[in-house]
Amino acid sequence: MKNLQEKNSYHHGDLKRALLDASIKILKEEGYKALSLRKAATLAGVSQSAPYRHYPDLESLYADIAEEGFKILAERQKRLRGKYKKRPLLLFRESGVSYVEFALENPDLFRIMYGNQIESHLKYDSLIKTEDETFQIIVEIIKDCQKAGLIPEGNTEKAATSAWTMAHGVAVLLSGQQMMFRNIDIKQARKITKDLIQFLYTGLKV
Amino acid sequence: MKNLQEKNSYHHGDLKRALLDASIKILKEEGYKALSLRKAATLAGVSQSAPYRHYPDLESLYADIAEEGFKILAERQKRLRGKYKKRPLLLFRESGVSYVEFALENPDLFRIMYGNQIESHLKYDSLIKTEDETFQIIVEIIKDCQKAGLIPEGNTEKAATSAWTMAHGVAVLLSGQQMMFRNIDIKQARKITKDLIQFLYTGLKV
DNA sequence: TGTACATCAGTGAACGCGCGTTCACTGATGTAC
DNA sequence: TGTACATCAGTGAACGCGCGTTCACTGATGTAC
Repeated sequence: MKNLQEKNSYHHGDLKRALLDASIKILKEEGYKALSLRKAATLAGVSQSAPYRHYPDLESLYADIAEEGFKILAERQKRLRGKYKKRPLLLFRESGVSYVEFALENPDLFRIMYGNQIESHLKYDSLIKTEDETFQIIVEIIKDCQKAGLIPEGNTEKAATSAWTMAHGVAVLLSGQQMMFRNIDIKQARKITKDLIQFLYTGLKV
Repeated sequence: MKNLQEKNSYHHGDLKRALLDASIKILKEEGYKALSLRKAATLAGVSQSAPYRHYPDLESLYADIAEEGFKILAERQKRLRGKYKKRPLLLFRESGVSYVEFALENPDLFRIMYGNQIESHLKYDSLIKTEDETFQIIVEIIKDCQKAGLIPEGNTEKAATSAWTMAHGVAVLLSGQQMMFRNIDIKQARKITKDLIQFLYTGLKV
């Protein structure tokens, strides 16, 4: 195996990983509009055409970046589930808050994950698999709540879908600073998210 | 006043309107990636530089398109409120369904409205005003429900925000065919939306 | 009513830009004998 | 252990593309007298 850290020769060693890291850095620092194959290649220290050894086109790089995003998101949710194992209702709420925080901390990565830079996610098996695994964690959290008697048994997927959808709506509108959510800072964002998740839990009706 | 219909001379008459219509047509037929100032100008039958008499730059055209989108959306919601005046709960649900249908019927227009082609909506007073007026219709619908004793009095804006956010989450995920909503047709979409709005109304809890 | 002229709303050529992608190439690596 | 050679993973020049935007211009319109 090559030394991935200090490799400085003609062959890179792990260019795929380096391109992914470079892309995420560009998204963080310059935004999604600035991301291009050429820029990612340059930042990874290779020529503009090197990425074509690893990706057939730009879109497949996007798909890999999106997948990386879902992996990071899943990791967060898993950690949270470990932390609040004993308090399912808090877990339920904090998982929504964490979703929104992820979107606010990585708005451009979030955009690659959900924007339509990628024509159809279905073309990328590995991405689909990671997305499903990420969703499954929310399903598990709902199950935790059901076992604790907080949410009625049955309809687990539906409940998980409603939670995900609400959190996603908040995330999208907040990170775009749109409509009801103009000029909201991160602290207010937490509060708003908690409130909306609470609304979904208790319901709007009298 | 000039004849706007058959004007065929050097001066167009209402180029702003024509550019808007052309843009919306491009969005419908070729998608948001295909929209450009040049293309809109060509489709409106003028030279590529003519739009600059009406818009300082591309973004301000986007802002106008987004505003047009919100106007269409607001019109839909208003009509619906007239139609279901006497049945507030149905109105509440159908207004969510209508929001989602709008997004599914005009996915690329929806993207201009909510995507971040526009750096900050706050730069466009008229857009902000139209957005607020659109949101206000949902507030009125919640008030209708409150008057009918279906939703507790108070927190009207919060309740409207939660409804908008949920509908928006559904709209975004469905129109992008993402996560739980892959390969969903329009009929299923209606059903799913109804269910999720219902979830928000009754709540998840036992 | 007719004329001079300012203003308004177009034209079209030109600019530079960064991009995705291709291609013939070359240097480094791994393997068979 | 040494050598020949296939393969792998880079290079860098080049292509064409559509785009936003600018600029000097010109034709049409509206207005003052």
